Amino acid sequence: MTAARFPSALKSTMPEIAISGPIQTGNDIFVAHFSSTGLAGLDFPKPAAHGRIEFRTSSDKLQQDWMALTRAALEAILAGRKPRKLPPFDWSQGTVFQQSVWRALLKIAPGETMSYSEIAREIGRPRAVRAVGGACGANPIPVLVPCHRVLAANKRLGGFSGGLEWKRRLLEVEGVTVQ
DNA sequence: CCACGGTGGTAGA
DNA sequence: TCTACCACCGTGG
Repeated sequence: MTAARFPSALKSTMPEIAISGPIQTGNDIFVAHFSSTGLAGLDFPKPAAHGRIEFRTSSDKLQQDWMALTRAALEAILAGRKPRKLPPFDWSQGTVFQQSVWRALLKIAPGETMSYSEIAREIGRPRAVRAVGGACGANPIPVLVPCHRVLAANKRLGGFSGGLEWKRRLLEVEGVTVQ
C-alpha cells in the first residue's frame, strides 16, 4: 500500500457533491458546492452561466444551514469584515501539504497580508515557497479561505487563479492597496 | 527593468 | 519513476 507515502493518494476519495446552490451578492452569483461533510468548493461568478447551471437542492437541514453560513460569510468578507462563523470545509481533495497551507491562510485576518515565503516558514517548510503558490492556486474555496491575502515578496500582487481583478477587489474592500 | 538558478509539490504519463 | 510544469524569491547585471 503506497498510499501512506504519497499524499496525493488522498485524492482517491472525491467528495460527492450532495448539493450546490447560488449565492447572490450584488450582481455576482457565486456557486457553492457541498458534500456530505461540508463546503467542498466555491466558484466565482461565471458571466455566461446564469441560466445554464442546474442546482441540486437538499431538504437536509444541516446542509441548508451550511448554505446560510456560507452566504453570510461570503457577504461579510465582500464587505471587508471578518465572518462570525464559517461552514465546515471538506478538504478531502487536498493533499496533506495543501491542507497545511490552507489552514495557515485561515489565520490571516482581513486587512492583513502575508507573502508566499512567510506562509512557507509558517508551516515549517521554509524552502517550499513555490509549492505554497501551487497550493494557493489549488484552493477550492477562495474568498472564505483567503488566498487573496497572500502577496509576492516586496508587496507585489502575485497571481490569482480566479483572475487578478478579483484579487484586487477583495484586497481593496479590506483596505489593502497594492503597488 | 531582465535573466537565471535554487527550490519543492503535483499531475500525468 | 521521470518529467514538465508553477500564483516564488534572491542575486546579479
